[in-house]
Amino acid sequence: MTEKEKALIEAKANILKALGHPTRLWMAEQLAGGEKCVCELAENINADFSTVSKHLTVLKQAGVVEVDKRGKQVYYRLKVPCILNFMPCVEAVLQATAQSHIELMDQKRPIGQIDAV
Amino acid sequence: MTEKEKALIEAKANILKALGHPTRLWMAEQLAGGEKCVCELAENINADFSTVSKHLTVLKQAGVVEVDKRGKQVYYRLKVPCILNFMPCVEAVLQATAQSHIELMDQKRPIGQIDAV
DNA sequence: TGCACATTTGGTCGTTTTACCATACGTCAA
DNA sequence: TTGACGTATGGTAAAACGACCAAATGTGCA
Repeated sequence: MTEKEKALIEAKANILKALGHPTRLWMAEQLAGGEKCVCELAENINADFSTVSKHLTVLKQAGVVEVDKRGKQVYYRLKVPCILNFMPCVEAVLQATAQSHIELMDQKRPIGQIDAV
Repeated sequence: MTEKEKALIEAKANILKALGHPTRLWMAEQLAGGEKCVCELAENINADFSTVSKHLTVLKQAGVVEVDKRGKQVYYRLKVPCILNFMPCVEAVLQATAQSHIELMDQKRPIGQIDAV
């Protein structure tokens, strides 16, 4: 792996990492409906303003959102909206995992007691 | 936000977080080419076997990969291959960020010294 | 049975992350 | 200009993460 490839992987991982926190993912999803000011985001989750601000900074540094200061308020919006197109597949992973769990449960189901499957 | 919605967000964030590490993202990309045993993954990166194993465990727990033990070896494969369809958009984020940087540089460019853009 | 190999697990330690508090900053209105 | 408001930043403590080492587990072969 070249240095360049390595840097690319790190950059991409960083974006995924930025979205890999419940609060930040929630924020990104909120922004899918259009830009929001910090206050709008903050009042919808149970967190300190400074915490919200820091999460938004993480998203901004990752390049996921961009900022627009207008008057006293700061508006954030998705920079590259396709970022949320990913969610259906993420949900598919959850489904698949749930499915595995179900299958696991099936194996344990006392009815039938089938050994060979 | 209901408890259920909260749990869903957390589950999704957990998947993104799992992919949000350079080594794990690299592994996922490797597995896009088909299943690989731990040894194959380990020999391609400069890391301890135990480190590789632990990263794979994280991916497995997130539901991103699944395991198949055959003989002495353990094979991992993507459970939901669409997980990597996301990458073009992630790269678009990088591009957009790079673009911003370029624009930023443009503003600083001494040639012309244009104030109003 | 016992060894060798492939992988996992447990432990430790330094680093990073995160939430909260207090405080600073910038903008608008009076 | 001053105060109030919206947001960002700095500091701190607790928790989570990540890398490495050592040791355990499981599997196939001699």
